[in-house]
Amino acid sequence: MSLIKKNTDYAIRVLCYMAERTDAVVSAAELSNELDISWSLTRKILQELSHEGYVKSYRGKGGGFTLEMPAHHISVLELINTFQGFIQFNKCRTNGATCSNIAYCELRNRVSHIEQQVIAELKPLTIASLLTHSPAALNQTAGG
Amino acid sequence: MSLIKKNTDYAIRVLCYMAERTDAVVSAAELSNELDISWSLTRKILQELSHEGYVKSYRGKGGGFTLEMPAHHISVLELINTFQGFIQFNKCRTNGATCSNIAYCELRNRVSHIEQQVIAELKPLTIASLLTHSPAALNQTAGG
DNA sequence: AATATTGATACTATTCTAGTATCATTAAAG
DNA sequence: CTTTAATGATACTAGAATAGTATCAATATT
Repeated sequence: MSLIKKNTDYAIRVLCYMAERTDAVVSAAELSNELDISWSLTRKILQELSHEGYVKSYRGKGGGFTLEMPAHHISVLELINTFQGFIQFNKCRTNGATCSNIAYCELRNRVSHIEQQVIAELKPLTIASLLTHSPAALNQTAGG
Repeated sequence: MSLIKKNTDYAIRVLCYMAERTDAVVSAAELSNELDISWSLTRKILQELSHEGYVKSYRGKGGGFTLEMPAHHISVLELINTFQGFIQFNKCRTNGATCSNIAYCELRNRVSHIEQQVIAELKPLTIASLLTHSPAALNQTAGG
């Protein structure tokens, strides 16, 4: 079980790459080559990023993508929500009815607590914070 | 994505039930009825619990299962490891080679940290600690 | 007109998770 | 010694989630 699934992972890598070339229009082909992700998949990821407003697209020859917002506004947690759904560690097995098994509900309490912790850890992460050369990244490392 | 998958969940419920009837030999049929888990599945879970040494089995008429160890020795984390594999939030996408993308490795550091936190939270949990009537459970609730 | 790009969409493949079924073996009860 | 209620071992099926591919249309540059 991976906390960050492949599609999210690809999206993050794509955005990191673009964040280091903010002035350039970057094509799917370039990203595919540089990041070793198949062209089809790169395109799929980019389309989703475009739909969700993370990147702006330019069609036609010489076209490609640019970031729609500064890298420190792109939240990793939101990317996770977009590409793999909300983090939901707890799935109630008793259809929301009062749990017949009190012990089991106790487990659910624990798991919910863990889930909140994980979300709290992910919350401060942005694309910018992942670029280790940036000041933001240094701050985050010290704090995390 | 659920932190605790169905099989693990069933195993925990089975063990909790048995923990409240430590003196009795409990059959798969009884567990299936009481916990609303199909008989086939209940049997499958019990066989795995038996293989892994959590329960002791008695064959033949009147047979069934008893706990092989006291409930406070049965670790929820170990059950997770048994039934769904180790918690491994990080799956390196670069085949273990030095990461070409430093930013991405930064992400892996963060995820690893989160993973450690989750494991630390799960570590103290035992079957006994889930039985809310027990003193152990009360302690855990206060501390968690 | 040719070419390199994205847009939209549908499809396939793979892996993980969940659940079922069958036959053999054992032990108790009558 | 037969019946019955149980587990042991094993193989199989089903469903859901994840991952990846392919195709045709539209667009902008050269």
